[in-house]
Order: sequence, then C-alpha cells, then structure tokens
Amino acid sequence: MPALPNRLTIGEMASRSGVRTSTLRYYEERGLIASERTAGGQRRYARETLRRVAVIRAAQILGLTLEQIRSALNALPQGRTPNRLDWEQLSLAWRGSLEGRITELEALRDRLSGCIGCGCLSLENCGLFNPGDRAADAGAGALYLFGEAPVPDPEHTS
Amino acid sequence: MPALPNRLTIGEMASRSGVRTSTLRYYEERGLIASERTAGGQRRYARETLRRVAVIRAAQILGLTLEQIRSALNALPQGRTPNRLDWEQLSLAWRGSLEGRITELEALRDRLSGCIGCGCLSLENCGLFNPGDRAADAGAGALYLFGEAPVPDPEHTS
DNA sequence: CTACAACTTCAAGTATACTTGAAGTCAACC
DNA sequence: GGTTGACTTCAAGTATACTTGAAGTTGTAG
Repeated sequence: MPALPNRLTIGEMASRSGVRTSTLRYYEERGLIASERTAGGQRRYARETLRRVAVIRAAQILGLTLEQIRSALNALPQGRTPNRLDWEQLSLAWRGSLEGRITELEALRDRLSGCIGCGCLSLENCGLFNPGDRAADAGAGALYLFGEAPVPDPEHTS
Repeated sequence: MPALPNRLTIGEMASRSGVRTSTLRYYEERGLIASERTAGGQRRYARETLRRVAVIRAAQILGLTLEQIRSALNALPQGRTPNRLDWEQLSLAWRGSLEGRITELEALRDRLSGCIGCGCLSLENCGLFNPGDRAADAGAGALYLFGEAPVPDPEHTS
C-alpha cells in the first residue's frame, strides 16, 4: 500500500474518489479528466485529478450535465483543475443556476396551488398548462381540462 | 372538420393536445391511455382522453416519471380519467413532492454557500460533498479537495 | 372506384450517464 | 518466472422518454 504516491492507478482513484473505474474511463473518454500511460498502456493519474473528480461530482449533484461541467472546467485558465479560487468562482456561478431552478420550481408550485384553488378549468388560461417555455399550441380551439366546452355557469346547463 | 366528435382519431388527439402521434402511441403502449379500434384497426379516442393527456403533461412538468403518473392514474377509482376532485387530490400530493424537491435544492444551495465561505477544505467534512444520500466512502483515508493532506494550520507548514 | 392523406406495426435510433461482459495484457509479489 | 489481481479495449446493455423510418393498410373525398 503506497503512501500517497504521486501517480495513482485507476483502482486507487476509484477507491479514493468513490467513483467506479468504468466511470473514470468514461469521464476520460468524454474529456473531463486526463491520464498518462505506463509503458504497458495502463492509466496513471496525477493526484490533482482526484480533486477534479470531486468537483465533477459536486457539479453533478448541483444538476449540471457532464458537457456543462466539461465546458466550465475547460474554461479555466490552462484548463487546469480548479484551485480554491477557481472553485469559488465556479460555485458562485453554479449557485446562481441552482437558485434559478429553485425559483422555477417555486413558480411551478404556485401555479399548481392556483390550479387547486381555481379548479383549473381551462387549459388555455391555466398557468400550469402554459408554463412560459411551452407553446400554447391550441390551434383547433381552446382545450378544457374539466369540461370540454367553455361553460360560464355550469348550473345553467343540464 | 367534424365539430367536437365523440371519438377522436390519433391525429385529432395530437393537434388538440399538442402531443405527437408517436407519443400518444407510446403512452398507450406504456399503459397511460387507452383507445378503441375501428374495424380496420385504427385508434379512436374518447374525448376525455384529451383531459387525461393534459394531466399527464402537467404531471411531467412537475417532474414525475411516466411510471409514477401511470400509478397515480391507475390508483383512481376505476382507473378513470381524473375529474375535478381527483385532480385536486393528485395536485395536492404532487405539490407535496414538489415542495420536497425545493427543500432539497435549498439545502444544497445552502451547503454550496457554506462551501464558498469556508473554502471547502475537506471532502470528508464538507456538506456539499456528503449530501445525505451519498455514502461517505473514504475508505483509504480522508479526501481533501484543496490540499491533499489535513493541514490544521497552514501557516505552520511550509 | 381511385387517389392520397392518415393510419398501422415493428425495429432501430437519439440523448445522457453509465454498467457489464468478453477476451486479452500488465504489474507486482514470492 | 509464474501466478494472480488489476488493468486494457470494444461492444453491447440499462433506464427514461421519445422519434424516425420502412413497409404496408385504412378511410374518405371526389
């Protein structure tokens, strides 16, 4: 058991990062991490790759895709593994998008609450069925969720 | 152009619901909607299926999987298309899980904020890298994000 | 009755993020 | 130098939610 070697095998990376070897190979294939090779062709990782993997996992927890993470990491000067300052920059940016998602979900929750209160009669008017980014594509006429036709006052219709 | 026919073709369903015909077939295959067939084998949908599809889309926006939606709809008495009261029940339950997700994301945001403030030195101690449901699997020793070894006071180490 | 749009099924493709398995090679310990 | 666990590549499989394409059938307008 080598004590803190400078180059880590993929197995050491896996046990120290908690990420499977297959996942590490996949990250490398997708350009998120890099490795050197021994004469025999086996991977050897720089110790800082461990930190890089940790940042990748953190970013995934935050909901970013691997492609977004790859872009963010590659945008760092020299495409280096984030240091402490880099991490502050990244996490500030990512916190922003996280807050954006929270805001979206809260709006969704409020629309849903509104639907509960109002009975959600019309797909055309209902906020839930017309969230900002979806086209209200009711070409053939209004779509009604409960009751197919607009009925201003149900008590007057049999 | 038949005015509000009782049975809709898949094409009519598609244009009135905003959902592609391929998607409607897929929903049927997955047990989310049902259809009758003409003598020739073409699908004909009851008008209320339109409402059912609308509810499915709403539930998807809320983040439920098709399987979860299928279960919820099948759990209704007679597996019927939700009426107004059913919809209130469903949306109340779904709002609950939505609020759960918001709470999780807020906790994540707060952990991230904490990391930004503290510099996030240790993977073992950092809340972001150890969110509740992930095993802190640091078998080989502590994992440190910025600085590989525990350094209680960096000023005393060269 | 014919034309043609709309419909049918079934298989395969798309995207994301991986995992699994087969077949073979490497590194390290004794 | 031999054994064995760890490693290699490449192809295919998993899960979700669909879309696309091929080849053939149906329904309806004229």
